[in-house]
Amino acid sequence: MKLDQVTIKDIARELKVSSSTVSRALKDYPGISDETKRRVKELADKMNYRPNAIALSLQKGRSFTIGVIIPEVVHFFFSTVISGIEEVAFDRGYKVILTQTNEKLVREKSSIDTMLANQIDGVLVSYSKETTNFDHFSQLLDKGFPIVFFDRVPNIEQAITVTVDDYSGAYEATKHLLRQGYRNIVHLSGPSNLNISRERQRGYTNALIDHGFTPDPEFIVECTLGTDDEAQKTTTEILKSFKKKPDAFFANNDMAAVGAMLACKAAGLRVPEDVGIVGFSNWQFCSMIDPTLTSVAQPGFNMGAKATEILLDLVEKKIQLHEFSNSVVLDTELLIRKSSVR
Amino acid sequence: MKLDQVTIKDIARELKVSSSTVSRALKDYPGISDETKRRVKELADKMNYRPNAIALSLQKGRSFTIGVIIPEVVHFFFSTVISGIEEVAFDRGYKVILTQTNEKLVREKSSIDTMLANQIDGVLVSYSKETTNFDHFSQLLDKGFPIVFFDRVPNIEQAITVTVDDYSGAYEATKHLLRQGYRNIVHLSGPSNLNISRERQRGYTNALIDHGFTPDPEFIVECTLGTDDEAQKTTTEILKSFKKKPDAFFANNDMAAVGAMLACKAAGLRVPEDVGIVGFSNWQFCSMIDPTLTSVAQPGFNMGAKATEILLDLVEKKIQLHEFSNSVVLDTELLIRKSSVR
DNA sequence: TTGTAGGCGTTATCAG
DNA sequence: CTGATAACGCCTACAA
Repeated sequence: MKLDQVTIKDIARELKVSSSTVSRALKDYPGISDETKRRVKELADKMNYRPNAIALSLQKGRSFTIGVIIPEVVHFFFSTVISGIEEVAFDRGYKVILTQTNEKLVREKSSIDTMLANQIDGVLVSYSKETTNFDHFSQLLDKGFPIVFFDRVPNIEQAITVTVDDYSGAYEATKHLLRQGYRNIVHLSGPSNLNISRERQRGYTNALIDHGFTPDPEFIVECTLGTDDEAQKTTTEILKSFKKKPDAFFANNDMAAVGAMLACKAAGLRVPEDVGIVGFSNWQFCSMIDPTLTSVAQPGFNMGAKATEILLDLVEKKIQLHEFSNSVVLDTELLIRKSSVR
Repeated sequence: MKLDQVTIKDIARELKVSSSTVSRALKDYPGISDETKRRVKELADKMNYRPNAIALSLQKGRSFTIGVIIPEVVHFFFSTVISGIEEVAFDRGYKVILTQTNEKLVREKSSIDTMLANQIDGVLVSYSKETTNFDHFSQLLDKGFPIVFFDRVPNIEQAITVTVDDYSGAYEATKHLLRQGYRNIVHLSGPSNLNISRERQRGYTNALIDHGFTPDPEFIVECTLGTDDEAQKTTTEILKSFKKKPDAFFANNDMAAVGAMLACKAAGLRVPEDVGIVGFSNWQFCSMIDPTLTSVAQPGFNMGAKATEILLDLVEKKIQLHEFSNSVVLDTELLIRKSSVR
C-alpha cells in the first residue's frame, strides 16, 4: 500500500539543492537559473513526481474540491446534472466529492460537516425532501462560504440558485395540448410542498386561463410518489369516475405520463387520437415507447454546468455574491412527439 | 470565505493546556484526567470544533476517501452502482470522489493521477471503452495499491473483480428464446474488447450448442455504440440482407434491444409473434415500452456495495490480496416480459 | 541565484 | 497526568 510517492525532498537530495529551490524551479519562479530549472524538471519527470495535493490543501487552506449534495444518484435528471458538474469541475481543475442524502435531513447535515472538515472550496446542493429548515445552510452563507443551490432551492435571501423554468415549461406543454384541440386536460401534479410542483401547476392553470378556459380544480390530481404504477391506478380511476371525460393528461413527470398512457390504452382509448399525453423531464425512454412521448425537456447537464461555473467563479472570487443576480433560470424545451399530435 | 475553523490550538489556548493534551482528551486517550477530558470536550463542543481532515490525511498519509472511475454517470446501471458505493462508503466513514471518463483513456489516466495526488485510499474502476492496455493499473497493483474493478474488468492476474455473471445471464436469455420456439436468434453484441461482451456472446453461443443448434457466425453482429439508433439501423440491414431470416434478437443491452424492436416493427413484423426480443440490464423503461421488454437484470446496487466492501476491507487490511478469491460474480435474473413470450 | 526557517493542523514520541 | 518537539509535504518570507 505504501506508494512511496516522490516528494520535493527526494528530488532536492538527489540534486543536492534545497527543497525550496526545487519547489521554485518546478513553478518557474523568477530568480532560478535556467540550468537548475532544467535539471529539476528533468529529474522530477524522470522520478514521476506528483505534488501531494493534501499537503497543498493544508498549506493553502483549501482543497480544489467541490462537494455535491444530491437526494438520489439513481435518477435520470440528477445523474445528468452530475455529469454537467463533473465536466466543468474537471475542466477547471477541481475534484468532485459526492454524497447522496437519500432524502434524509441528517445525512444532508452530516455531509456538510464532513465536507467542511475536508476544506471543501464550495458546495452544490439540491436539498432533501425532509429539509424544511435551512439554518445549516444560512449559517455558512453568512460566513461567506460559497454555496449554489440547484433544482430544489430554498427561499433564502442570499441564496444563489439555478433552476429550470418550470412555470413556462408547463405553460407551453398545456398550450400545445390546447392547440392540438384537446379541451379537458387533467394535470397529474407532484407533491405540492415542492416548489417545482407548484410552479408546474401554475403554468398549467395560467395556460388554460390565458386561452379562455376555466380551470377545474377536480382536474388537478396529485400523484405523490411519481411512479408509473401510481399514475396508472389514478388515471384508471379518473377515467371511470369523472363525469366530464378527460381527453388529455399533462403529467408532472414522465413516469406518471407513462402510467397514464398505459391506463388509457387499457381503457380502450387510443393515444393520441382519443387522448393526448405530455410528460415532464424528457427521460431517455420518451423516444422509445409507443407512441413516443411528448415531454418538457429539462437541461440537466446545463444546470449542473452552470451551477458549477457560478460556484467556481465565486470560489475564485471572479465574482462577488452581491454583484450577481441571485437566480439563474434555464429554459425548458417542449419536445413534441407522437403522444400529443393529432 | 474564511470559515475560521476552530483548531485544537484554539481550545488549548483557551484552556491553558498544551495542544497534545487537547488532542488526547478528545480521543479518550488513557492517562488524561477525567476532569481535563470533560473540560476539553465541553469547550470543543461549545466552540463547534471539527477536526481538520486534511491535516489528518497529511499526517496519516491517507485520506479516508475512495475514488470512483466510471465511464458515464448518466447511465441507469452505473448510477445504480454509484448508489451502492456511496451507501457503503458513507456507512464506513469514507468519502467518495467521483470522475467519469466519458469513455476516454486520457481521462482515465489523469483521474488516477489526480486521485493518487490526493492520497486516495483505494479506487473502484470500470474502465473506458478506449482502454486496451492496463499498465496504468498494473503498476499500481504491483505496488500493492488497492483497486477493485467492477463490471468492466481487465484480464490481469492480480486484479480483484466484481462482475455480474454475464455468461449465465446470456445463456439463460438464449435458452428462454429457444424454449419459446425461436430458432434463428441474432445476437447484437457489444464491443469485443470488453470482457462483458465476450462473456455474453459465449453464453449465447453455448446455449445454442447445448440445445443442439449450430451457431452461425453471421448471426453475431457487433453494435459498438450500444445506442438504439445504431441497433435500429443494424437490424433493418439484417432483416433486409440475411437469407436465413432471423426470428429473434438477443441484444447485449436494452437500448439496442429497443432499436431492434423498432426496426422489426417498422419492417412489419410483430413482436413477440414474429420476432422475439430480449435485452440486457433491465433498465427502467423495460416495463414501460410496448410490448414490455424481457431483459436480464443486473444487481447494480449490490455490485457497487460489494466492490466497496472488498475495497475497504483491503484498505483496512482486514483481508490480504492473496488470501482472497480474486473474483466475485453476482447472479443475474432473467425478467420475462411480453417481448419474448408467444 | 539559492538556502533557512517557520507554519498549515494533527498526532506520536519522548520527557518531565 | 501533561508538555515540548518533531514530523507529514509544501510554500514563502527573509537571509545570504
